Amino acid sequence: MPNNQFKKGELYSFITGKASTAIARRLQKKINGRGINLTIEQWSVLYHLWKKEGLSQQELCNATFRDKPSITRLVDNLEKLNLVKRVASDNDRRINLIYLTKQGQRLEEQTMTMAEETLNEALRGVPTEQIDICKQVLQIVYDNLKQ
Amino acid sequence: MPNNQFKKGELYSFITGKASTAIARRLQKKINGRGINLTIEQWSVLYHLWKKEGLSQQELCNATFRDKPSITRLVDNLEKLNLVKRVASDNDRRINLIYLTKQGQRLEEQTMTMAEETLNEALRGVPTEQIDICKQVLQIVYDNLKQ
DNA sequence: TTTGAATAGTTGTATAAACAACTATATGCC
DNA sequence: GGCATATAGTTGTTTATACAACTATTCAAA
Repeated sequence: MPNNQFKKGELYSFITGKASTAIARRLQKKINGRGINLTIEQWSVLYHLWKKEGLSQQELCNATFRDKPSITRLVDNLEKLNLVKRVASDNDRRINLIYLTKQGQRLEEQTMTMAEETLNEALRGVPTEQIDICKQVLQIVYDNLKQ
Repeated sequence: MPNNQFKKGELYSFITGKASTAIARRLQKKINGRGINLTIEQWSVLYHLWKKEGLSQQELCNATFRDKPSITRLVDNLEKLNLVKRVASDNDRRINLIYLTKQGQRLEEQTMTMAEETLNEALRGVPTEQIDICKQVLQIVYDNLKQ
């Protein structure tokens, strides 16, 4: 049992994340289709800011599972698009707190609807209890490997 | 039931594929740790060639769920590393068939072991029947969205 | 047989990720 | 206070992805 949980033929999809790639592409197409100029990666940063504004870049790194240079550049591009702005922290001048602009706030409703739509399309025909198990497994995988 | 299968708080991970990102990073670190100069993306192309050599670039696109420019450049880089070579098809001169070099063949055993190791680490503590359900769900998601 | 459409692959450009090396600020210990 | 160390963020470089536009070859229908 120990190390043949995976038959080789099934190994590829798990490692390369074909399912999540397909989900991300579908959402990206919906976003583009509405004429919104935003990448999925930028969306994933906004997603956390919609939940809680004023996160530091380091907090965005943790939330989005990216390294610091990636967040620096995503915030750069979000600033160019006028969707967020960096505000230097009063307490600690090393820290940038990231706030949404009006325009950034406005994207929430529209794109969250598209995201939910996308997931419903993705999970068409999958019983709820299997979705729950799948989510649990993916969470364990993440917890087993993150750090 | 229709469109509240997902609570918003759980939506993010599914779309961004944090689990598969974590798996890919872990495998990449194993590969680097052995001093092998190979990206996961390059590995994912070799993976299909190990199963069946002489695939065309288009077949590699379908197998790896990438577009043609991506495969062109991955094959470029694999050729630079002397792991594969393009061979023009006799039947159809538009087609490049991709063959492994000796060096490319040699990577199979080493890296497939690392890939299986990685998945076993990822799935530590997950019962086999839940893994099966998870794989099924991800396959359905892919089938629902691919094309 | 020619010509228009389809297919295979390449190139240009923008965005993103990973890693290393860097600057600036804060913290803690002497 | 002063200096070593840690933390927050930036910059440079390489590789990869997506999309559009392109070339070359094949196929099919007039």
